[in-house]
Amino acid sequence: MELTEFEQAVLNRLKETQPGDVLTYGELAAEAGYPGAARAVGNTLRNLGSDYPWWRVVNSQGRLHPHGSLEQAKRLKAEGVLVANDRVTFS
DNA sequence: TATCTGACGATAG
DNA sequence: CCTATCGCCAGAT
Repeated sequence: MELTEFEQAVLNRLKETQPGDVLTYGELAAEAGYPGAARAVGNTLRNLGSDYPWWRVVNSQGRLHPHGSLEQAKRLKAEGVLVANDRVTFS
């Protein structure tokens, strides 16, 4: 399975995330070189599966995604990120 | 080439 | 705080 340029760009940026980091889909898209492609980023993360730190990506409001929010909250907390009621608490 | 899809975002009600 | 819409983008059919 070959990754498209877009997917590689997203992946490349995602790999640089550190434990405790939290970025939004929009930011990831922009930092990957595809501003405005937040939605496409979400699709990409889903397609990539769970082989990458997808849990460090949340929506613009710090809300966890409507699928594995429990799993995501669990992983975030494990990295020291404050999470309350499916929401990341920014300091 | 035409449409549909969705781990998004911003706005309006 | 919630749902409804519209605009956006890349991928899949």
